[in-house]
Amino acid sequence: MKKLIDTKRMAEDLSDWYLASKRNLPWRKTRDPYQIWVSEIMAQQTRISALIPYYQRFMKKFPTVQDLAQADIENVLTLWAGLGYYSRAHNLHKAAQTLVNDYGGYFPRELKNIRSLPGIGEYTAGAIASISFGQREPAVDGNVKRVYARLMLDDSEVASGDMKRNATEFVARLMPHAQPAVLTQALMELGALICTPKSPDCNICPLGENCQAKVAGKQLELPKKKVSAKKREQKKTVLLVKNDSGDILLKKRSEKLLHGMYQYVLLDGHLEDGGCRGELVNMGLEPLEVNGIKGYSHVFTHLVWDMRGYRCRVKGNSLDEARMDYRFYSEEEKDRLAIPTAFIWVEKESKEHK
DNA sequence: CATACGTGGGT
DNA sequence: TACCCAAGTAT
Repeated sequence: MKKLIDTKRMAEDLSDWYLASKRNLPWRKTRDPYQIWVSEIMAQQTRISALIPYYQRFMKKFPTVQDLAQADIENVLTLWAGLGYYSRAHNLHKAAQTLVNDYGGYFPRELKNIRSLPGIGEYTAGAIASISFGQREPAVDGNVKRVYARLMLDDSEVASGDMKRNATEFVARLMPHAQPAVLTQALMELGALICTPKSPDCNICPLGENCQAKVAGKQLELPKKKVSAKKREQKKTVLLVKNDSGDILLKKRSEKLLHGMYQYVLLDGHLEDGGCRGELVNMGLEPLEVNGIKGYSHVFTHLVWDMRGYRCRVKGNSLDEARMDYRFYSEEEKDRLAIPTAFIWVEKESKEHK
């Protein structure tokens, strides 16, 4: 038997707290579904402080869904470079085209239709429906699960289906007693500002007296999480290759990882000078200089690239037919390309070693 | 249900 | 240093 809670009182306390304490974020001045949507996509697995400058640049460059739909994906990715999870940018762009082509440029209001757009899952669909359209649709993210798990002392594993179901049901019970737009954001704001993972400030929590974890002193034990798998490490060699004109050899990635982003010459394993020269010859180029530079380790969510670096000067511009995925770009062209953070060190270290 | 998918900041 | 974590989604 679950402990009875006063959901009406809880929803009201939460709303009052939110309206008095919410942060002044750029997307909180509007209910325009396009702006709410973009903010939600950017916020996925990303700290608010990191996304704000991206959001502002994005809105300036693509003020409407039509602007985004008509944009070249290259420009969207260039703007997104550094934010990570680049499938978000691909999906955002695709979905904008769907909105323009199939929905007359307007966001659909039906949850099912919102959910069907690429990049929009259950959470984001609920967030848009509630925040933008005022519908009573729960939006359950990591914050909401944490707040719920502590309030109700639910020790389900945070990634489990049980936790998602239970948290969703909990939010659904609060929904009738507050404005949906306020409630959705209030739950997340509470998780972000007070009911934080490592140091919850229970003394000033608006729901403190209703929190079973606080009563039991188990705030820091909830929600329960599985130990994460160890990242696998891959050895790589990166070549900053320039020709006589100072053009730089780059490739647009077709792999799923960093898809559509540009990279310098990237080789498997740790190569010595000779190995690098061999690779350049294989590509149809004539290596004139190959100098080692400081390497870098780049940590992704699930793997680590242990990268060694070289600065290379070559003769020739025509690549072997098998390596036409690489191409020389002028400095000005390169500056407009989407280069992910994993490779940002390369040019910097190259200059250090001159 | 587990895993792939980025990055930067906090401890 | 190493690990955790932050408004998830797709497969």
